[in-house]
Amino acid sequence: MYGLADCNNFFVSCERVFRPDLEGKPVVVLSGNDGCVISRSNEAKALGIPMGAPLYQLRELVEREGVTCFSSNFSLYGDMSNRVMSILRAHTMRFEQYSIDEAFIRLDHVPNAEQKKYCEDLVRDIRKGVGIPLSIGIASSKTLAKIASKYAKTYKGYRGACAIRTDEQRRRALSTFKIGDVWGIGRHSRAKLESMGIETALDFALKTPDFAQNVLHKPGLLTWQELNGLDVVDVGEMSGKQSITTSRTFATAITDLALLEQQIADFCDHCARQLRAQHSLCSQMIVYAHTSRFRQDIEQQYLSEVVTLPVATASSQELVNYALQALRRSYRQGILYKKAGVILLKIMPDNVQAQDLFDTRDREKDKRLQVAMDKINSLYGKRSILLGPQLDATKDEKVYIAEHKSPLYTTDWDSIITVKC
DNA sequence: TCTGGGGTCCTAGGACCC
DNA sequence: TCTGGGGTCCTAGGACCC
Repeated sequence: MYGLADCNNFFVSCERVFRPDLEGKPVVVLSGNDGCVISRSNEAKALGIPMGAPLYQLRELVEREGVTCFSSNFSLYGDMSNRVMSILRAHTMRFEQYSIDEAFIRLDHVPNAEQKKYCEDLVRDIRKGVGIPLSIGIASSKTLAKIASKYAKTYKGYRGACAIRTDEQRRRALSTFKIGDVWGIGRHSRAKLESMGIETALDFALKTPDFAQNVLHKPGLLTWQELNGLDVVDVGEMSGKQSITTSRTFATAITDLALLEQQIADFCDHCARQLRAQHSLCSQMIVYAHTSRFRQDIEQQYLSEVVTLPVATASSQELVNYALQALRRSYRQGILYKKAGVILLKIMPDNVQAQDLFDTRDREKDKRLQVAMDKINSLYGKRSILLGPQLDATKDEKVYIAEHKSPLYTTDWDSIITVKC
């Protein structure tokens, strides 16, 4: 049996741990530049605030109802996530983290009859110890466990844990569960299935496997099997990433090449740091920048350069060099670049690097420099030492907006002292 | 005027091979 | 006018997830 542990309204819950005065009140967390709503408290949901809604369309409602808004604070959420995950990990033989706020835990070491109680206790302990509310769904497949966790969230009587164990329970749970809310059924599949008269998860589960395969192909068949209790979906062991991205939308569009270069250099270095942290190298990179897709009144450009590296690397210096060359090839004056990013691809472990006969770079020297820079940054703070192109090109320009950011309560020493006081 | 960021997997179709 | 058949590999784009 699986348990799917899912934190409730995770980002909002993280903020509330340090603002208990906001318990029971409408709270939302916003995306970059305070653009969209990406997490809502139950009270905010009850006001009809939809997921992903742009803030400027909600101004009046936010004002009238006194909704508290937070800019996103991913250092805080990441740290809170680690605390929750380490407790979950300690309570299972097999642990698979699925996202920042979700993990599957195997419950085979707990007798069937005690699993629900075991999860209730886990929910209570995490709430007490870390401050984050969560729900656990228990079932024989991951998709059913997901559904059970939704019921655990909805009905207080479950005390945070809901189990789908018997066939009777399974049918009952599926019969009132909308097909579009099933894990793996997105917008397109939902429309397709609904047009065929399939409204609930049970409607779909009662079809033949051939039907599932023909209409929704391989992923659809897997979902069908999971709804019928078979354990077939693998979420992977989160070993190392196959791609690493850093991208940002700018508060105001950028036209200046020097400023765009500085941003791309920063994105590139950010990606490369993650690459080194997972002990990998990459041999391909994509650099892109484009205009706002919401504006029909200006000339659109979608700049995208694929760079294939002669020798796989994780050096910030080398990657930034290639990225800036690529950017300069496609950059056009007068274009309003609203978003840009860097993607690292073709990622491999750093212990299997192939030698290139014609490589002229002194890679030992590169590596010593990189190690020294990483050490300085880990000792004195993340941005203590940077590459030239990362330095502020135009100091006055405000590239990002975050008007409602909470302090780094758990990861910044000054904040930690303040909180303790 | 203002509209997020970071991932994975699958499939169709093109290039290339014999 | 008529123009094979069967593979593999790679890539772009779609769909989905949080």
